[in-house]
Amino acid sequence: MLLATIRDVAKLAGVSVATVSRVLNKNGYVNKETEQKVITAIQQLQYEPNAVARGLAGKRTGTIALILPDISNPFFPEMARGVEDVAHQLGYTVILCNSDDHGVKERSYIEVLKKKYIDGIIFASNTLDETDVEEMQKNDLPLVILDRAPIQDTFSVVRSKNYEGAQLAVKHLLEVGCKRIAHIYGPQEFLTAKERMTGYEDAVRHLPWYSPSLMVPGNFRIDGGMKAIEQLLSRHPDVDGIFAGNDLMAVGALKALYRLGKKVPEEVAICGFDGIALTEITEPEITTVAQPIYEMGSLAAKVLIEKITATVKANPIHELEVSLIRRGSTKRGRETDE
Amino acid sequence: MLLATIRDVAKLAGVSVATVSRVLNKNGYVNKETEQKVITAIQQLQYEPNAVARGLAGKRTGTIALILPDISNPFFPEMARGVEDVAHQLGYTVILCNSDDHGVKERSYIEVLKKKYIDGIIFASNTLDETDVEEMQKNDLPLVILDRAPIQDTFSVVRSKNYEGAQLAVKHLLEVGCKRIAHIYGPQEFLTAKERMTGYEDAVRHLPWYSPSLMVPGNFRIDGGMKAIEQLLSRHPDVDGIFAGNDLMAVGALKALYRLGKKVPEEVAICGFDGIALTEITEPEITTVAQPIYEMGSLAAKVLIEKITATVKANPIHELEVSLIRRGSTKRGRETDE
DNA sequence: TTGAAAGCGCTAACAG
DNA sequence: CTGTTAGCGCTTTCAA
Repeated sequence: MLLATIRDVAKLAGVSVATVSRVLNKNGYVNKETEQKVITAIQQLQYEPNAVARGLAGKRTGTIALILPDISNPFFPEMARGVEDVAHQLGYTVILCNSDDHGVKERSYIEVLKKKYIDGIIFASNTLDETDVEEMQKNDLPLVILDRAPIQDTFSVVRSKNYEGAQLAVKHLLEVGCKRIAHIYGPQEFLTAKERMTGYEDAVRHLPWYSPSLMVPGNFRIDGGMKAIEQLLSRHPDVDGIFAGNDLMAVGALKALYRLGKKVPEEVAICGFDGIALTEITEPEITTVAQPIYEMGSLAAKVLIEKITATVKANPIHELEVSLIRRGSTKRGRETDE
Repeated sequence: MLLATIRDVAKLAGVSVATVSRVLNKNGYVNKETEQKVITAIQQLQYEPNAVARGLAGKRTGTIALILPDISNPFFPEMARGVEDVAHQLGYTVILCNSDDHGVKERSYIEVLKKKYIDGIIFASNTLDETDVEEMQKNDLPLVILDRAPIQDTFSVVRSKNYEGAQLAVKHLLEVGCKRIAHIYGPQEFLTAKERMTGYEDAVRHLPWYSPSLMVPGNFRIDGGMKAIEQLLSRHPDVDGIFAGNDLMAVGALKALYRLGKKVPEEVAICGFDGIALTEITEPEITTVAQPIYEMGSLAAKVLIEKITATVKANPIHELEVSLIRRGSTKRGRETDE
């Protein structure tokens, strides 16, 4: 048996399809009694409107896309979950795209997505440039971008306070008694990496021990954190505090330090950034500046769907707070506040 | 400017829409020259076929769904990546659904997905029952299921060798000198948990030290592994080997053991199951029976898309090999093979 | 308040 | 080998 169509419902209810459509979409005037007849017919036939036909006719598919670098990077699953949760709650479905931060791949996704009449896109990817954004704008595809500077007011942005967070990290390391704090920074094409680095610099620049060579590059991954430690310790064997640009590198730092026989936190304290779950499984657990990752995702979805349904398009910037989570990797018994 | 339609192309090329459709879909006969004219017109107009219209007319949307319990469970991102990679490669788009292993939620997703004319579904969720499967079958929605017993030949299954893997784990623990091996088992409603437990039982049942009380329940999560260790050690303080039903519980076990001051691997060796990345970030790193998680995902996608495009529907069962990855958590210097 | 009818853009007989 | 045409199932004017 084929699925019932709007026409079947109309026939059974003795009305026109237009009327059925009206009760379905709750728009236009419908007599209460007529409405009731339609509703009854819908139930009898177990009618379910066909979303594809709706999409064709109405240009709305109830589908959004989430483009991120790589879902298997531990930072993104939680964010994706945030996106999907509110999307589902609001009746939307989400398409997942892994861009690998590769512009070409990203654009190929966008092509496909446009053809599918997707209602909007959330970008948690880094390769999107001005041209792409304009392209989207032209097709007036609602857009929410994560971790971007609000250069234009043509799209919405969700981000968190990287600069402030970095300062928080340094301040904490100083408080637990660190006398020489290094920073492992992430790839500078990422705004987040840059902001965290600036936060670090501004926090330590005036201190007597500061030297630019205390900043070593990392790649935002575990192996990058490990390599950075080797490099760093050969330059500055006396480093006693590490502020890693993200948690993955903090994990790598911890691993490398362990292998070099350096005690954490006694000899070297470590503080990461992001607040991913991984920081709780190491021993010691890693102190980190936590972003509200899930909220970033759920907020992005909320903002996007608002843009989709709203008549007037605003492009707000949402800057979320970060918070320091103190754990074993900086616990030196110097503080008593816990 | 509005996007070009197939009609625009037809007009410009001086042919009918049917012909354009034929070259677009590469089916039916088209004269080489005619084809060339059409292709030229397509390029001139930068024509892109509208996927939604195609879906409505042809019942094929080029979209599949992946229903899993929770993308933020570290087991699933890699699998999702596997699915998405081959889907994208084959021109499909994937919708992500988090079921939380909740039947109601799962079914509500399925409803929505059907309305969207999705081409097929991959289930990595545990709550799907017979009724649901039949329901799918009725709508002849292609289906691939992960980690299921092949009860019926009405759907394809991708799974891995849990029983054998468990035996591998026990054997390894024995080889490194364990004299009393316990098992933390997962929720018995999961086939994987059951199979691994049976594998353990069959491997140790005949050994002199064996007792059923060496099996303690866990929940497949970190905290479950921790609690299990407490329970276990109060019952059997002399346990010197742990086979955890999955890696997350192995991580929990490691953590609990550390807190209790038990040395891993010297006093207690640990072996997990799954092969997720987490096992490499702890110290010591955790020995585990690795499933080819990415391949499970990519294979599932491949199989699903074959079912979608194939005319004859086979329902193969794919059982993938597992492999032991030896790491620090079982390194007792008793073996020399590395 | 309601209905008729014209699409949305494409596919797939069917006829030639 | 190619064109005509009838849908796919719904939304949305425009009239009534």
